[in-house]
Amino acid sequence: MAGGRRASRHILELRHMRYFLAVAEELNFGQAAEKLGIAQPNLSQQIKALEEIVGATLFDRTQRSVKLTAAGEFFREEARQTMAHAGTALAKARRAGRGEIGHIAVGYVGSATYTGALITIMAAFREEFPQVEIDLAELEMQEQLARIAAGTLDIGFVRPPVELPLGIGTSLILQEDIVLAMPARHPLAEADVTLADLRDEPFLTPRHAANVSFRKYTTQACEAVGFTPQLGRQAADFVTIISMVAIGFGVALVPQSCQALHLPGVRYKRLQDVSVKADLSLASRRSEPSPIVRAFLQKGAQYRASLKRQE
Amino acid sequence: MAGGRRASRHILELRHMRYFLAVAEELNFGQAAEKLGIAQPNLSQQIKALEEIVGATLFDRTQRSVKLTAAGEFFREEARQTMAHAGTALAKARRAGRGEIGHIAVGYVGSATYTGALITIMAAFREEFPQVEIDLAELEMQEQLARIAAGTLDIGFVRPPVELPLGIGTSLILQEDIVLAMPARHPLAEADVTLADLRDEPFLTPRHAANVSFRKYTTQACEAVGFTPQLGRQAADFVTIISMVAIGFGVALVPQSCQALHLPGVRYKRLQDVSVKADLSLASRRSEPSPIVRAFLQKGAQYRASLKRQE
DNA sequence: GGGTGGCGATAAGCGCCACCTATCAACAAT
DNA sequence: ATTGTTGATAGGTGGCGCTTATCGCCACCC
Repeated sequence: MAGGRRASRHILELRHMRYFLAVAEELNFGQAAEKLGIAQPNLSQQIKALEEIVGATLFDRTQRSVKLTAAGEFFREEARQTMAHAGTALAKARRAGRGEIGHIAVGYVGSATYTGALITIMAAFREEFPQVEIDLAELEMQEQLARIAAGTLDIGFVRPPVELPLGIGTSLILQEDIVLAMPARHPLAEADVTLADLRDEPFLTPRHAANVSFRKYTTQACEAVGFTPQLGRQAADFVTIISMVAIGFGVALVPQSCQALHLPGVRYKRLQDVSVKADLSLASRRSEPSPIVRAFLQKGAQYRASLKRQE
Repeated sequence: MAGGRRASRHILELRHMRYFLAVAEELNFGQAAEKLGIAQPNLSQQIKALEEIVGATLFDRTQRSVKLTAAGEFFREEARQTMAHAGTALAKARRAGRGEIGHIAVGYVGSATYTGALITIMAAFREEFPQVEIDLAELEMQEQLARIAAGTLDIGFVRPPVELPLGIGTSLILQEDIVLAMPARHPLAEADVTLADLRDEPFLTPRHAANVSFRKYTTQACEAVGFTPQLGRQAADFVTIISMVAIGFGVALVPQSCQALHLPGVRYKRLQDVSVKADLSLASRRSEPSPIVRAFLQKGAQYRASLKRQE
């Protein structure tokens, strides 16, 4: 009954606010129109439409001067904030679209640390995209693959070969030589040894299925020189494996970067008759449209390219 | 050179955000379109236009499901806030337009307090418009009129008649009887007196020009019974005037509501031969489009109407 | 496998409204 | 009176936001 507000068929748009703010600033329709790049009559009409939408006059036009009403003052403040928000909406979405902000979860196998690849790639990524929040976690390879498939992880530093879940792919970033870790007090510790000399030693490997990563490398390398290795204990990571070597549980083929682990009682040896190389790769969802993940993968590719140039 | 963002000729509007939020909520173009009351193809086009404006895809349409991209997530949050702000912009301006929020500055002459009109009107206004901030100040009448003209005061409780500055008008809210204040130890203090009996007494009045307010009432009443009053001291307010009566400086014609001032040594008397009434009015700018001031004036009119009903 | 139903994208056309130019009306300044 | 500057009004046009009709794609289902 009492209400009866004229139901303007128009709907509030940002255009109205842009125009309103221009007039509120200039306090002059003509100049405001010029600043907006439109004709003055249109501006008059749009402001009128806005006033119908609001249901209150926003400007006092006293024929020689334009000034804000009380309602206009309130609207001005809110309109300003609205426009600001609209602007940041655009800016944030654009930056996110270019991968400059957002979030990425990265996992890595422990041995990735020693290669330098992890540190180098992460540093390069952080430098270009400082606004991107990075979740970093050391995880076993299978755990990484499961999480990538589940969507809780974006990137994994893994050591192929390994059977990949559907929709997940890898890209190589590093190949490194494989060296032998053997106990220092082993009879052959001071001699020139070949892999063939070690046919009776137990070989320690990561805890994996037969055809995966260093379990595969180990059998592959041994069979290449004519014997099937006797598998010893298995462990989750190379630190443990090399520790077990030091204790005397056997020998192990490890990535050469693991030589950075200077454990007492361990001797590393480059073997002439081992030509297998160890891979380090980035795993990620194949159907990954996120520009931020793409950017990370690109950093990995750049790292690989920089290595090739050095050769 | 490197930039090359496709300069979409479209401009961001609230419409895009409304549509986007609907799709982001439903995750289904068809249902979102229905909720918006538009056809689905248009929605597809508008979202596409929005994505061109933003310069990034906001939804992953995988043929069977729609979900937000990272950029979409960011945009969603900002768009929500933008819409919220736009809503409050409308709401605030509307309420201001109806006078429900804002600010009003009210002045009053001291004697307005005793009538009850000031308190009653202020209370009624506050109850209906609790959000309106009220500046209240006791001011002499001339000061009020000057400030109203200058725009620093919106409403004044004044006692006409008085010469009004250009563009300022008054509306009556109260008429009250005039009574005599005389010293208690005056020879006639205990007798039945008429105004005519007091022709030799000095009459104390407020400090005004000749034709203003109680200076006018006083001369008018006296001349009505056949003499020209001898004017005594003048003071700024009735408290002072009545105090001076108590001291014995003379007598005074005062509004009957001033009887609330029970000063020792003063006797109030209703005089049969005084028919002049004292006005109390609201002064305000005539060309006052502010709905909040109009609402206040209306409260004044209602108060006057309620008095008339009681008669 | 072909059918069916639900999805979003595309095609083509229509009508409104945001824009334009031209002009008016009101006031100030000279 | 004249002129300049202001915002409002009149009338016309083109773009775009809307529509309906249709397609292409996938999942599901006898």
